[in-house]
Amino acid sequence: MVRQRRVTIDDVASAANVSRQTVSNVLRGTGRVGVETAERVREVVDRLGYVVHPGARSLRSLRTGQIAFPLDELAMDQRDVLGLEFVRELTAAAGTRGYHVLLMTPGMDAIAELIRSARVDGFVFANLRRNDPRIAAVTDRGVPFACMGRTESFQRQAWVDIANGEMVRLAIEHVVQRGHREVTYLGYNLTEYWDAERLTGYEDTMKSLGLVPRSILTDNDEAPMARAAAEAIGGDSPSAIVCASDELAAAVYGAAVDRGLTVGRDLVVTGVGFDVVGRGLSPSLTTVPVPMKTVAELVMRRFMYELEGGPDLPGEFIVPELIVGASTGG
Amino acid sequence: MVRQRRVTIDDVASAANVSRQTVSNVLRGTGRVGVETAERVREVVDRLGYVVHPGARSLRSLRTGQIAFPLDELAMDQRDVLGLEFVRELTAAAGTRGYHVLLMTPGMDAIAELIRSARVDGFVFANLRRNDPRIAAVTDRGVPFACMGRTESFQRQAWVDIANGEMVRLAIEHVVQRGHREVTYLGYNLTEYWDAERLTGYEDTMKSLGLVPRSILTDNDEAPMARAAAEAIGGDSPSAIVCASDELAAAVYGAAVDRGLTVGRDLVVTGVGFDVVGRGLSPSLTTVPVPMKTVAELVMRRFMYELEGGPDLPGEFIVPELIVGASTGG
DNA sequence: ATGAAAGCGCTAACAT
DNA sequence: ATGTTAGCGCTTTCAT
Repeated sequence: MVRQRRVTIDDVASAANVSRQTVSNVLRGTGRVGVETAERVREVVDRLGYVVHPGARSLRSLRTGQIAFPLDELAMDQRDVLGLEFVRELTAAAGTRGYHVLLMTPGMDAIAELIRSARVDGFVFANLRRNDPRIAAVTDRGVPFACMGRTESFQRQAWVDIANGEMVRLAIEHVVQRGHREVTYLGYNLTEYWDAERLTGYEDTMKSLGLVPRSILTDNDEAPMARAAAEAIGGDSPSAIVCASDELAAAVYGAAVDRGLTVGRDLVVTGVGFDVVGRGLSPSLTTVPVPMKTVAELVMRRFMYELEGGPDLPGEFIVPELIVGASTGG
Repeated sequence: MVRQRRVTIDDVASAANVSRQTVSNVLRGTGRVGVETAERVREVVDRLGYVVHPGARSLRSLRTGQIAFPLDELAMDQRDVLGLEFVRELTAAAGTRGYHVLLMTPGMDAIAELIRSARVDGFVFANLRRNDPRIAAVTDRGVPFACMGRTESFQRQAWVDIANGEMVRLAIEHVVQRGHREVTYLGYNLTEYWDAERLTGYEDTMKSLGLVPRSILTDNDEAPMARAAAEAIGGDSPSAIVCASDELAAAVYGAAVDRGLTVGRDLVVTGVGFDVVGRGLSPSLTTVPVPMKTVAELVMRRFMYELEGGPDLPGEFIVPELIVGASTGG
C-alpha cells in the first residue's frame, strides 16, 4: 500500500518555471498562454505524470466531469444487448471529452441525491417512457441532460433517436430492387412507439411503391415468434420477408429450415438492429444495423451542448445504412 | 437553469447551533457526538436538504466514494446477461454503503489514469484472465480491488466466486433422488475454468454415487448446441440430462419437441444460471440460479475490507441453491 | 501573456 | 462531547 505523494499543480509550475495559474490555463486550453510556454508546461506534465485532482477541480469550477446513467434502462432482455452496447459506446464517447459515466440505481431519489450532492454534471437517459418523470425532475432543477429516444414535444428536445420508418424502408427498397414484389412484414405487436413506426414505415413504403402490404405481428417471445415466422413463410410463399429485428429474422431462418427452404435462394429475408443474434446467422443477414457508436457520440455531443446552456435545439434522427448479406441473394 | 446556492455544512452547523466539525462527525458516524446533538443535527440536515460535496470531502479525506468497473467485462454475448445483472446489483450494493460505480473504458491506460487522478478509491473486476495484468497494475500501486472470479494463488485473494462443481452436484443429486440413474451431462467445451469445474463436478459426483458418467460437450453457438442436445437425448434415451447452462437446457427442450418427447415426463432436464432463457422456459426449469445479488453484495463487502487495508483473507465461494421446476417432474 | 490573492467545502489533528 | 485551526489542490477574479 505504498502510495507516493501526489504530484500537484504546484510541482508542475515550479518545474516549468511558471505560476500555477499558467499551468491551469494550459491544461484547460484557455488559450491565453504563449505557445512556447504551453509546450514546456505540457512536457513537464507528462514527465511528472501529473493529473488534475477531480475533487479540487470540482470544488472550484462546479464541474465534475461526470455523467449519471441509470442502468435499469437495460432490461433483462436479449433484445437489449444493444442497450449494453450503448452504455459501452457512451463511456467511450464521454472519455474522449474527459467525461466519465457514473451508474445510478433506479428511482427518482437517486436522481435527487446526485443533483444535490453535485456528484455529476448531468444525466443521460435511454428508453424513455411517455412523459417520463425523470425529465421533469432534472428540468425543474435546471440540470443538463440528453436522451437516446424522444422527449415530449413540450419538453426540451435534447435527444437523439433512430429513424425507425426509414430503416424498414431501406430494407424494402433493397428487396424490391432485386425484383421482389410480394414483401411481407414480420414485426412486433405495438407496445412501443418504435414498433408502430416500423410498421408505418412498412405500410407507407409499400403504398408509395404501389405494392400490397401484408404484415404479421407477434409478441416478443420465442414460441409466438416461431409461429409468426412460420406463418410469414406460409401462405402464398412470399418471395421476401422484411423483419422488425434480427431476432425475428433468425426465427424466419428456423422456419425456413423446417420447410426445407434455403434462405437467400428460395426465400429472401432482412433484419433490423444487427445484434448478437443477427451477427451469428448463416447465411449472413441483410440488415439495417443501429450505429450505436454514432448514436452514443451524438448523445454525448448533445449533452455537451446542453452543458453550455444554449437555446433548445431540435432532436436529431439518425438514418442507419443497410448492409447487404447473403440472405437477400448474396 | 436556476441553481440556488448550495447548502453547506456551515449552514447546518449554525442552524443547529454546533460547530461544523460536529456536523461532520454526525454525518460520518464517528460516534463522538452526544445522542441529543446528533439527533438535532440530523433533523437540520433533513430540513435543509444538505448533502456533502463529494469533491470537498475527497480533497480532505482522500476518499472519493467511487469504484471503477470496466464495462468490457460484459461481452456481447447472450450468456452474459448475467454479467449485466452483476453490474446492476453491484451498483445497488455499493449504494447501500454510500459508494458509486464508475464505468471505465477497457485497457490499462484507463486504470492508470483513474489511479493517478484519484477519481476512484479502487476497482472491481470480473471475468479475469489467467494472471490478469490488471491485478498486477493495481497491486503495484497499492490500490484496493475486489473480483468476481478468482485471482492467481500468488496474488491477493480478494475475490468471490461461485462453486461450479457444487452447482452441478446439486442438480445430479436432485435427479438421482428422483430415481434416475442414467444422468447425461451436456456442457461446453473447456475454454474457461468454470467449464472444466462443472465437468469435473459432474464426473466426481457420478463416481461417488457409483454411476456411469456420460458427457457431451459443445461450442457455445446455436447450431452446435442444438446438435449436441439432440445427441444427448438420443442414444439410449437417458432418463436425465444435467446441463451446464440454462441455454443448453433450452436446446434440450427444443430437441425434445423434435422427438415428440415431453420434458418433465419422458425426459428430465436441469440447468444452471437462471438467465433470461431459463426464466422463459415452459415447463419451468429446475436449475441452480447464480445468486447475483449475493455475489455482488459479497464482492462489495470484500472491497470495503480491502479499503481498510487489513491482512489478506481467503477468497470466498458461494454455493447456490437448487430451485425445483417442472422439468424434473414437478 | 502571466502572476497573486482568495476561497470553494470539507475533515484531520489538535485543542479544550 | 464539542470547538478551533489549518489546509487539501485547484480555478476564479483581479492585477500587472
